[in-house]
Amino acid sequence: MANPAKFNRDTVVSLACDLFWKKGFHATSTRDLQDAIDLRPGSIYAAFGNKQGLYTEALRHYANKMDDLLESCLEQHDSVIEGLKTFTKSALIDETEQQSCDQCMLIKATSEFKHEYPELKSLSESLLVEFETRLAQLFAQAIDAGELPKNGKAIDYARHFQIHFIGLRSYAARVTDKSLIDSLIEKMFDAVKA
Amino acid sequence: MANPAKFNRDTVVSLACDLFWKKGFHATSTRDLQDAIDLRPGSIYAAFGNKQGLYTEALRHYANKMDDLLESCLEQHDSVIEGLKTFTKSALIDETEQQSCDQCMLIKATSEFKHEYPELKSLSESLLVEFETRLAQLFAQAIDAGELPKNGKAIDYARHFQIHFIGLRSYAARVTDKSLIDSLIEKMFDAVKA
DNA sequence: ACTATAATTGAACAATTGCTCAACTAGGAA
DNA sequence: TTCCTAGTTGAGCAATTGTTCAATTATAGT
Repeated sequence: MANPAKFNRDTVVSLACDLFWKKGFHATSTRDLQDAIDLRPGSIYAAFGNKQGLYTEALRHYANKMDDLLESCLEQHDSVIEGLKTFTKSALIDETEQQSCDQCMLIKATSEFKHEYPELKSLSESLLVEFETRLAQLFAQAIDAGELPKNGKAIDYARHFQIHFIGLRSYAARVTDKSLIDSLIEKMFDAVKA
Repeated sequence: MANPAKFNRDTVVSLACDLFWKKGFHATSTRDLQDAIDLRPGSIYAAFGNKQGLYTEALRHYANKMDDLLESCLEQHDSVIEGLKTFTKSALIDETEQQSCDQCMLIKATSEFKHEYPELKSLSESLLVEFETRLAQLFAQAIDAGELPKNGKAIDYARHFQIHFIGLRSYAARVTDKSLIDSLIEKMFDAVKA
């Protein structure tokens, strides 16, 4: 291999992810991307094919990042529910503070590609289904461990969690007082146990 | 007034609203709009100034439409809570079926204009605040009427409703089985009363 | 019928878009 | 050292973007 690439692919994808997340696919121009990732068009198109190709990797990167955050939060607690609470606070408070990205990028993507770009539509949908599946696994675990009543269904808990999570995220985006969000998350988890 | 306008402004704004709602501001080109509302650039720019001007009216139109729906649902019931439930079902099931617009246009707008177009950002935010205020009014009414426990706060109910509403709407967008959404709305209102 | 004025038209502008490609550069293998 | 190949560069393309405007059309008031 002569003259190997000078850029780090992960770094580039991560930077592109931040920009796409913030501005959305359509509002992000290839010039914006060139500046953000410090690569000339030739390199970008050689490495990723086109704008959609880079977006695809950026979206996958986002999903992986969320998965990693979830798993690391779970490791911090013996209780699955406590792990999920830490994850929620981390995603809705810490992350929105530093990134100021209001919505989950996957939700933004499903909305943006509802009527166009079928590949991106199905990718974002399947990443969301993957996440729901993981949540259902975790709630099944919590039921087994006696953290939640035995008569509850894991998939119902998973659905309820997502609905609350997405709604809260949207609300957190337009509220400056993060202690309010914190107390709403506490309420959310009190309600889950009941 | 010589040669009065041949188009109906409300109709035009309503058609523009549907397109902007579906595709978002950035993904909607002025050519798309010209086709949808059947007007040539000159007429559009004479009537609305620019793309942003038309979008502004479209967003206001959307907020009014939602208000009208809410009020008409409230009129159908003596109970405020039952009125809100009918509104929720109407917005999340009936409307998404015919329009296939996944998200609340106001939420989409706040997300799209978080870092650009400050006028549209503050407009969408203030329309959301207006809606929250109306909800708080209604929950105060429900508390007074004895529909909800006296020790609850109207603003807390309003917040909880919005979070659940937005989360459910997002979930409804990627679920084909509308009876599941119906049962989730029923659960949502059971939880409110408790 | 005439006129003044407002609305409509569509060609065309400059800017921006996603993307290409020929020329150039750099480093591993011979 | 000399290739050969893979990576980089940036000028620039064709298409699309938001917008303008002179010419045209239509009508309410005289």
